[in-house]
Amino acid sequence: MSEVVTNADGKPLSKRGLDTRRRLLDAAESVFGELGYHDASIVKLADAAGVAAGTFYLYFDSKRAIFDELIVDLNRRVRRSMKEASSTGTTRVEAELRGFEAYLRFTAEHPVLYRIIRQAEFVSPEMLRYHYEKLAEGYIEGLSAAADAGEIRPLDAEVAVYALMGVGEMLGMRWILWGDGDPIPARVYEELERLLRGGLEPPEASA
Amino acid sequence: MSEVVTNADGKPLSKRGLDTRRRLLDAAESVFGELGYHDASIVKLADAAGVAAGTFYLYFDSKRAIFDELIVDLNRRVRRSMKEASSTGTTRVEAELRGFEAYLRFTAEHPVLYRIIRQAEFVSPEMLRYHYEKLAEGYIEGLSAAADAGEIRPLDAEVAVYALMGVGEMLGMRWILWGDGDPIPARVYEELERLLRGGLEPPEASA
Amino acid sequence: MSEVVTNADGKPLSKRGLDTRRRLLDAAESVFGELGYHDASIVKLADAAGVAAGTFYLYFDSKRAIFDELIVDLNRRVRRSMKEASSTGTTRVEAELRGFEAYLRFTAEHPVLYRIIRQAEFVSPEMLRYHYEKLAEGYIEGLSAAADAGEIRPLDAEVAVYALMGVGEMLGMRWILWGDGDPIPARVYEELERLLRGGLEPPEASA
Amino acid sequence: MSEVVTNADGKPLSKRGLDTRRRLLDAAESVFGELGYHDASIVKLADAAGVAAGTFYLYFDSKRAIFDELIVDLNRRVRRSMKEASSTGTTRVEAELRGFEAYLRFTAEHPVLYRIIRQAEFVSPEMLRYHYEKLAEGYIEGLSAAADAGEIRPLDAEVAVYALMGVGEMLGMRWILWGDGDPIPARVYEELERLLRGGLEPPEASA
DNA sequence: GATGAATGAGTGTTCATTCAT
DNA sequence: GATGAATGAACACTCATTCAT
Repeated sequence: MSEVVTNADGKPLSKRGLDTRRRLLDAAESVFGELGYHDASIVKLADAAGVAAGTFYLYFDSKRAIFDELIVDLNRRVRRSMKEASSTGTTRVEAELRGFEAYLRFTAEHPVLYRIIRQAEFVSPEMLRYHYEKLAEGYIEGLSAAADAGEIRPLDAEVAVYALMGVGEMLGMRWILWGDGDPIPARVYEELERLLRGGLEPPEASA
Repeated sequence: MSEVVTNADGKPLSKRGLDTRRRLLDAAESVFGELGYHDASIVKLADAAGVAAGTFYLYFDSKRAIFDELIVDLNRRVRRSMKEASSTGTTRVEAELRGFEAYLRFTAEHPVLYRIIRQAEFVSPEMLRYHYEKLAEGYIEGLSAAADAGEIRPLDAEVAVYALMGVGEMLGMRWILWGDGDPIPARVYEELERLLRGGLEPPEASA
Repeated sequence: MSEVVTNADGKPLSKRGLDTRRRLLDAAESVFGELGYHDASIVKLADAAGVAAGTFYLYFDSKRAIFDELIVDLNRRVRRSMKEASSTGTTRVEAELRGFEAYLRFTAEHPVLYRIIRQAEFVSPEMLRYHYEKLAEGYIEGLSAAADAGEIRPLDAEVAVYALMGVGEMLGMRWILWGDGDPIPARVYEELERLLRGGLEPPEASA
Repeated sequence: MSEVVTNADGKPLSKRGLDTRRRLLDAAESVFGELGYHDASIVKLADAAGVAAGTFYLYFDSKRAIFDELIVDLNRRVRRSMKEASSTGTTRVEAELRGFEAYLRFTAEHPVLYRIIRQAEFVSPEMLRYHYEKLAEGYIEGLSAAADAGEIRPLDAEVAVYALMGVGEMLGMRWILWGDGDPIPARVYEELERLLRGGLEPPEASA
C-alpha cells in the first residue's frame, strides 16, 4: 500500500532525508502559495525549508518537479478530506453535499490549492488536468451511484461533476480568496444548497 | 462616447499609431495565449506584431500594462458578445441561457481568455477581480430581474451568478481547452440545461 | 569678428533657426545641469526646448556635440564675466581678485558649469582640457604681468594658475554646491584673501 | 578592530568569497578608471575579475553599490598613505607637506581616484561628499594643531583645507592626468611649496 | 548528505539616432 | 524646417542549475 519515497536519483530516502523532503514540500506549499510559481525561487524554497539551495536538488529534479509533486500531494489531501467528510453523510446526496463542503473548507485552509492550480495552466498542464480528473473521478462515481439509486435524477455525471467543481472553484475564489479571511457567509451555503438540490433532485421528489 | 486612445505618454495617437497599438494588442492575445505571461517576452510580442522591441514601449508602459489592457479588451468583447446574444432571448430565462452560450462560444474562439485570466492571479490580481466582477454585474442584474418577474425562483443573485460563472469556466476548460478543437458535445449542453432549469426554475413550475 | 552659426549640416541658420538653436543650448544647460549627461535624453532636451526629438538633429550632430558646444558656450560666458570684473580692479592684484570673485559668482549662478565639467572627463576629455586651458590662458597672462611689474612675487604662473583654479573649484563645490543656496559665508572670502595675499605677495612687500 | 566583510545578503564571506570580492573591487578600480562609470558594464567588470556576470551580484547589490564601495576603499587607502607619509615629518608643517605629497603620489598611482570621484557628482553624490569630507577631517585637525602651536598663522582651517584639496586636485589633473605618464616636473613642487609656505606661514616668520 | 559559490543564458526596459511624412 | 514613430543595440539584473569541497 505505502509508496516508497525516493530522492531525485530514485534511491529510497533515509528518515532524515524523508524529513527534509517533507519540509521542502511544506515550504513549497507556502512559498508557491504566497509568491506564485514564477516569483518563487529555489533559494526562497530552500531558505523556507531551512536547507541550502544545493540540497533542494538532492530531493527534486527541478523546480517543475516539486511543483508537480505539490499538486499530487495537495490533490491527495483534498480527496482524503472529501472522502472522510462524505462518509458522514447518511444518504448519498448528503454524502455529496458533505464532500462539497469539505472541498470548500479545504481550500479555505489551503488557499494555495486555488492559487497554485491556476498557474499549472502553463507551468505543468498535465498536472492541471491530473488534478481535476482525479477530483472528478470520485465525484462521478458518487453521483452515478446516487442516480442509479434514484436519490437524484438521472444525469450525465461527468458534465454535472465538472459543473459542480466549477461552482466550488468560483465560490471559493469569490468568498475565500477575496474574502479577507472572513468565513463564507451563510447565504452562500444556503443559495448553494438550493441550487444543488434543485439541479439534482429526482423528478418525482414531489410525488 | 468614444474614448481617446493614448500612447504610453498619455498623448493621443495618430492613425498609424492606433494601428500599431491594435496590432500589439492582437499580438498579445495570441502570444500570451500560447505561451503564457512569463514565457511571452517583449521581443516575441513585438515580433508577432511586426515591430521592433523598442516600439512596444511607445504604446505600453510595461509588459504588465499590456496584460492589463488585454484583459480589459477581452472583457469588453466578451460582454458585448453576451449582451448581443442575450437580446435575442424571448424570455428573461432564455436571454440568460443565450448569454451563457455566448460566453462559451466566445471562449471557444478566444481560449486566451481562459488561459490568460488564470495567470492574472499573480500577475495582476486587481485585473482578475475586475474581470469577474465586471462579468458578474450584468448577470446579476439579469437574474434579479428574472427573479422579480417570477420567471425564476427567488434567489441570492450574486451567489447564483458566481456559481454560474464557475460552471461556465469549468465546462469551458474541460470541453474546449481539453477538447482538441472538437465542438462541445450536445450532451454537455443538454445536461447543462437540465442543471440550470432545475436549479433556477420557479417553485410553482410544477403547478 | 562675429562667428557664423551653422546647423548640423554646416549651413548658416535663419533667424528662426538661430532661436531654436539657442533654446536647445539653454535647455541643455538646465537639463544637463540637473540630470547629468547620461540621464539627460535627447527627448528631454528637446522637450525642454519645446521642439520635437527629430528637430534636435537639425541643429546638432549628436548628444555629444551639444555637450561640447555647451562647454564652449559656458566657457565663453565665464571668461567674459571674469574679464569684465577684472577691468574694475585698480591694480593688477586687485584685478585678479575681482576676476576670481567673478568666477565664484558665475558658478554660483550657473552650477551647471561645475556639474557638467566634471562629467567631461569621460564624455569629452578634449573639452575638459579645452575649458581649463582656455580659462588658464587669461589668468596666466594676468599673473605674469603682475609678477613682471613686481606687484606680486616672481612665480611659475602656470602652476600658480592651476592651483588657483583648483581653489576656486573646490570652494565652489563646498560652499556653493553643498550650500543649499546660502551665499558663501564671509569667512570663506576672508580666509581666501589671506591665503592668496600670503601666497602671492612680493617678498619685500614689507620693505 | 577588523570589520567583517559580507556578501550582498549580509552574510560573512568565506576565504574564497573574500578573494572574489577583492578581485571584483580591483577590477572595478581599473575598469571604472578606464571607461568611467557609464561605459563600464557589469559584464566588463566581471570579465576583468575573471568571474561570470551573475557572480558579481553575489557580492554587490548593484553597480552603484560597487562604485560606492570602491570610493570607500580608495578613500581609506589614500588616507592611510597620507597618514604614513605625514608621520615622517619632523614639524607639523613638514607633516602636512609630506601628506600633501603623498596625496599627489597616490593619485599618480591610482588615477582612477580622480577620474572616478568626478563621476560621483551624478552617480552617487553622497559618496562624493563622503570622500572629500573624510579627507578634509584629518587635514583640518592637522592644520588646526599647527596653527595652535604657532607653526603656521591662525586660520580658518576648514576653508584652508578645502582650498588645499582643490590645489591638489587641479595640479593632479594638470600634471598627472594630462601628463602622459611623465613624473610631475620639479617646478610644480617648487612653486607649490612657495605658495603654501607663503599662504600659511606665521606672521612673525619675518621677525 | 549538505553546502553555497559560481555559472551564463535570458529578460524588461532605455535611448541615440533615422527618416517618411 | 519640423515632426514623432520606429528602430535595435545595449545593459542591469535574476535565477535554475551544477559541482567542488
